[in-house]
Amino acid sequence: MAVGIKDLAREAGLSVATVSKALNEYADVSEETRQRVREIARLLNYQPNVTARGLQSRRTNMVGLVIPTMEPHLSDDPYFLDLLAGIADEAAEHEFALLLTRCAPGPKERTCYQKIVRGRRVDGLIVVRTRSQDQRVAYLLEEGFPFVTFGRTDQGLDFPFVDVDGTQGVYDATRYLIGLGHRRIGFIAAPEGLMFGFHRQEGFRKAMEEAGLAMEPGLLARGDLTLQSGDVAMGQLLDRDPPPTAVVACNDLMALGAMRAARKRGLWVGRDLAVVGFDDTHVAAHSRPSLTTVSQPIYDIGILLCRMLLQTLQGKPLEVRQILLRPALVIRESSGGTIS
Amino acid sequence: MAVGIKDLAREAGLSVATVSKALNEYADVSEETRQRVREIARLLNYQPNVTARGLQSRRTNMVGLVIPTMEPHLSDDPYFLDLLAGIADEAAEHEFALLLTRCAPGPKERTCYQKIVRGRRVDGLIVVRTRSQDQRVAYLLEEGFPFVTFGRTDQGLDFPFVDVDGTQGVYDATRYLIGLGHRRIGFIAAPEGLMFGFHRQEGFRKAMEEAGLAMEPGLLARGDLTLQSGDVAMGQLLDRDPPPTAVVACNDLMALGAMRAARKRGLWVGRDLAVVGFDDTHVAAHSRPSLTTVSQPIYDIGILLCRMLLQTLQGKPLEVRQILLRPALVIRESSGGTIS
DNA sequence: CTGTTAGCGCGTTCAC
DNA sequence: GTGAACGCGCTAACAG
Repeated sequence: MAVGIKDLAREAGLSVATVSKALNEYADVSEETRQRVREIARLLNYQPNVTARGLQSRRTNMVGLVIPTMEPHLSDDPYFLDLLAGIADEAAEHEFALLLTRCAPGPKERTCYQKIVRGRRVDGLIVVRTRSQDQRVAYLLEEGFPFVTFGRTDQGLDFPFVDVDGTQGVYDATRYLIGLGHRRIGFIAAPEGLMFGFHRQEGFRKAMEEAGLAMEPGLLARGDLTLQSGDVAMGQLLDRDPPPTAVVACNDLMALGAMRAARKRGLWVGRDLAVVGFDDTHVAAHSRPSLTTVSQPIYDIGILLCRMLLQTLQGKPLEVRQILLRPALVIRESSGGTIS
Repeated sequence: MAVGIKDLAREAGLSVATVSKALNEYADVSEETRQRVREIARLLNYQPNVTARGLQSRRTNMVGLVIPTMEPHLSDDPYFLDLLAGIADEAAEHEFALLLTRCAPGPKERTCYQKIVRGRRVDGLIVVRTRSQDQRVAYLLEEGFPFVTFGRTDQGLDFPFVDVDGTQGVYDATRYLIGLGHRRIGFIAAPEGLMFGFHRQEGFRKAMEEAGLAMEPGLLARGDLTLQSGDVAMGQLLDRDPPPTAVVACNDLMALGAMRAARKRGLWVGRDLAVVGFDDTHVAAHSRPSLTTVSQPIYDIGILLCRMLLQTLQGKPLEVRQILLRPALVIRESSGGTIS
């Protein structure tokens, strides 16, 4: 069933080499031969064996992505899907495919990357959700393996990345809340070690500090990015006396959880409590009340990441190796209006 | 930098063949040699080149999935992400990776599959969102290429699949609405040609028929699975005189759109209008009002699909080739209570 | 212009 | 118990 290049050769009465050249646009093949070979290839529905071609060319025409989440269900992070879509689309545009794996952060992670890198499973990697002292980045750099990341790190290393300025995003959001009259503002942080969580928290700190507002430890809670954890964290914040009148969550999901916690206590989000999230996932727009959040163009970031990686793989140096995008505050109902 | 098997051979003072055997658990290698080779491999961080190995073994250790959506942004279908997670997890469990591509249904689709199949890019494929007279299934069968599908087709062909009984699901949902006292029930259908849409609509027809309720053409609208289309479709239904008191949407997203349309007209969903969706995506649980919907275990389906495919690839025949799962009605707020 | 030869990196017969 | 030789399907160098 499988038709190889030697089938074409036999059919055309030519050598395998000539067929290969004819197919690959070599100059030293008569136009007539080329046409004939092409026709036969078309008829026999020939498709070159990518593995064999890969062995020869030392390229797989694949980019890899390892999803670094702990829990199996990913749907809690609708975030990833758009990123995948962007990457896959851009890859397809260049006749590349996307190799997807999942591996929780931890000791097994290194092995996972080693298999991919040393085994040459893909030509390049996209690393997402960078962490403090990210070993993945260090490893890839050490191996000299092509990669780009979504997110910066704190290792003082130089590598290509795309990131969203979370500090600026949360800063804008917090300033907005302050502008509405809020003084006691809570913050629901991400798990420690995640760079994006750190940056976002920095934005909060900065905005509060500038406004001369103390950042009470009691108004800082930490979640694990899930809705449930946002609920729990908000419960803790509301236990304070006095409780905050507004809260900024590190992502939309925790913001939704915070809204749920508030509701359970009889608070009306958007009036008694202002809530702001981050990501602008579609749940944000369609929740009730709709969620004020900081928006980042995930799909386009996927496109961008993939494009940067592919360009690197082609040997073309990147004109811009490091891109920091400014996110936009999207004001909806959950943040309410001016408070007295 | 890249260490190959011949590096190990040189280091160990052995031939490449012996090293290969030592590494692959062959019997005819002295235990001592085996240990020594292993140690060296560990030290040098040896990982076999998967491409070379693939050429030899004719296996890629990859399963493929082509996402068949029209629009680039996938996040509207949170559905896919859990499926991907399930597949990727199960694949990883067996040292397989997932090759992800995207290709809109249409003429280019065949080429896309041909490249994968004839080019032997993966060992097997998972086909999702089956369609009426699905050419993908026909093609794969014709090629004798291993695959499993998520969804049945209407071609009378025999192949392994997992599906959710959408007919039963919508039937249950509709019966529930009828039980609440609803008589004028609208239905927001999926685009034609999608098998799951057809099955779900059948469930609606059946329930209505059994209850002796006419299925007015005017109470049937069609969307394209997006929230916006649900909004529009609901608008059409509400223009009828008299309008429906309840509506079943083919998926959660359109159900949310329907809720939005109702709200725009001053209707209180859960009181003035009952809305039921399908999928039980996380947005369903967290919308307001929360959405009554039909739940299917997407992540587990991903696991199941992948497991079936891998077993087939191992040459083991499947004990159960065709699985039909019964979904569960999850009652929340949007369907309201008994109406007078 | 075309064909012959030689690998790509690994696994797998066979002799030894 | 070990190694030489061959082949997987294709491309690249060099002859002819």
